[in-house]
Amino acid sequence: MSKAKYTVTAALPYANGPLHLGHVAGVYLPADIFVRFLRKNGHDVVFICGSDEHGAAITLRAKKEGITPQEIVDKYNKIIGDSFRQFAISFDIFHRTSEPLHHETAQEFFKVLEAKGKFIQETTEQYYDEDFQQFLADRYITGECPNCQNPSAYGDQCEKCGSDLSPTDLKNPVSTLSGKSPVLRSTSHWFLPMDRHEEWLRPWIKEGILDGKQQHDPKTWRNQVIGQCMSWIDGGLHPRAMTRDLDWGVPVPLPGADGKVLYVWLDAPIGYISATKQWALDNGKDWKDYWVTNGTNDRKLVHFIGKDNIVFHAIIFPILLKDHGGFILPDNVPAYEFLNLEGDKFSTSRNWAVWLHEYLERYPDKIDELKYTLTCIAPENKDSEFTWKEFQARVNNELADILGNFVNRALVLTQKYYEGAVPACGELTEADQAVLADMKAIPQRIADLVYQYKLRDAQAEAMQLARLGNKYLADNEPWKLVKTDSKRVETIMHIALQITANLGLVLDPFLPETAAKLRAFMNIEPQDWDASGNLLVSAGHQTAAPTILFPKIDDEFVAREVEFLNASQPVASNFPPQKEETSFDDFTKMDIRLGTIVDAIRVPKADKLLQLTVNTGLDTRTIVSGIAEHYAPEEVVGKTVAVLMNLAPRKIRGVESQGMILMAENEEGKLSFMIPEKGFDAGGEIR
RNA sequence: GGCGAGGUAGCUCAGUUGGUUAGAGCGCAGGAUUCAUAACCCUGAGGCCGAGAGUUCAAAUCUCUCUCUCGCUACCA
Repeated sequence: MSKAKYTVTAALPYANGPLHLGHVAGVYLPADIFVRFLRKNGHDVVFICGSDEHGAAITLRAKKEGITPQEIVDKYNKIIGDSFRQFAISFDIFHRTSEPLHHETAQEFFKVLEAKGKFIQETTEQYYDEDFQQFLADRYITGECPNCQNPSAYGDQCEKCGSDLSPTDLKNPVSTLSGKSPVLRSTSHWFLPMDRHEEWLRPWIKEGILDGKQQHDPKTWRNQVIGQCMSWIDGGLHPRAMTRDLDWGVPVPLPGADGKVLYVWLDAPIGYISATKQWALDNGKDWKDYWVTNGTNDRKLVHFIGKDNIVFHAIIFPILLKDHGGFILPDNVPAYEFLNLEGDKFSTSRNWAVWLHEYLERYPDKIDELKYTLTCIAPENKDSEFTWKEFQARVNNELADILGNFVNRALVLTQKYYEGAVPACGELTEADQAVLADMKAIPQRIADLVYQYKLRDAQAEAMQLARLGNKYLADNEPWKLVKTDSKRVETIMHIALQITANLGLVLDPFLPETAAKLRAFMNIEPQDWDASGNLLVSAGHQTAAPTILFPKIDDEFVAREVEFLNASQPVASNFPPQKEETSFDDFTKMDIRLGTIVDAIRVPKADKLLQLTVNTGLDTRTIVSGIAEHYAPEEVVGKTVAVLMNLAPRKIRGVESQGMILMAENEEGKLSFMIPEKGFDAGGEIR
């Protein structure tokens, strides 16, 4: 019976920044361990990844830095790809969504769905800004309200009379981008009616049943995944736009769809397919063998992702695959929680991160140490935390003391007693047989755990073999017996060496570099998983003198890394670029004054909003402000702050806000009032 | 605010369908040992299982309320 074919994907990293340890621990490393195991265990596997290189964030960043989007994605594709290679994440291909093959694949996919009537197409007349060459979202258009003649009504709503509007209702519409009148152009968008799919999604996610057949075992799916999906489905799915008006991405492959690209949902996940195609082309394979259903369950698709990506991979992509037809659906979507760092969240803007490429640069010889630690603390079921102190403890107490030490003592004794040759095995005691039985059982236990995606436990089980070895030596004390019973010592050392050799196989998925070193010491070849647990070397086989596998990590190392982390300044400036020049006249239209907050309450059912009563010197008015996460109601009362007085009133969460509190924002997104230095009173004009 | 997932020994985490003294690794204490990277091995101490209420002969496990953390989502002119 041939084993199942696996298509394993790891979430596509977004090509606008490097990878940090959180990404590694929560997606790439577990995926790699899983794949390395599957390969050893005789599965046909293709391991897919690539960089996601489209989307508005990249174009915005390019604009800010004054370079092209292509330059950005080229830069980060290289940094990320190089890190993966050096860290020995064994992708079969690391592709990119800007490749022509991907564009073709995504377009083809779109066309099939379109032809099958799987989309709802909505064509509307929308305003278009000719200077900025883009369609305008409703709120980027202002004009005169047809009902109350308010000259500054928004495209979606007139704040003055409260009537709901559409942009075409406005008289004399103006684009807030260019300040000029926009023109009407017809535009179409394609929506995926997800609501049509609730019926089959429910049993598929909850029970693993697809088209009346058992497709996967929902018990192996994580709670979080099933919980979040069911919550979405039970809450009712809604049609979602699958296209966007943007000039950076995969163009919508239909006539009259200029300036439109496929939305990320129809772009990034299809990157898994296009990457497989490229790999197949490069290696003389057929990509369809890994994606197309053959009516059985022996082709499995597995998506390793972070928890922020669950709905995307467990609902939307499956809908797309099913709508297209002919594809297999995910067998599992192992979603990882998040990793924290030294008591705080990873944060790119604060540069609170251990960047993978920097780690590799500093410690190119400590790759397996990092892998081991990250697997130990992998956030499989809840958020977890990386600290350098824990890294030190894991390396010193476990890798060095238990694993490294066992290997070293077994091989050093062999050198001493037998000049490196494996001694013969004599008669086995009951204890010997028990140890060999344990050794035999471990690979099976590891395999069971891996198939359940419990990789942390699986690695611990592999370490169990080293513990077994240490205990065996301690129990049998060959260094004592050697003086009285050298025959018995031969058997003991024979068994110790079998354990050592087995470590060289069993550790392979987790610590590939270490396993290779171990096999070099033992002078054996890599073998399939089936071989592990058995006797791997015979009497007379020559072993080598060992070197230290894991040097200890001293306290200075930890202190240095913690200091480095604390000293790192925010990377590039995250402040937005300067806005376009404006006229003095326009500036003087703004009426900004000091106002004193006399009362503050939380707006019900809103996390971020405070309803403030403000004495402006002219009057006392109500202003709703999105500062609740930065100021408690009681601490703002009495403060005199900057207020934009003549902003058109607007209803927010049912409360009319008459003006706006001006806030300063720092790089972390924290907000601060603007308070007069000399303690001026309410009413003071700000110019 | 709505929804989802978590809150279990100092730390990192397991606890299957409710059932005897709640587990593992590390750390800590004591012991034993010296082949080995002052390593290994043995023993032990440590938990009101986030808080409160309920269902039950029996609750870490089921129900409700509250609270803290993370994610998705809404609100942020």
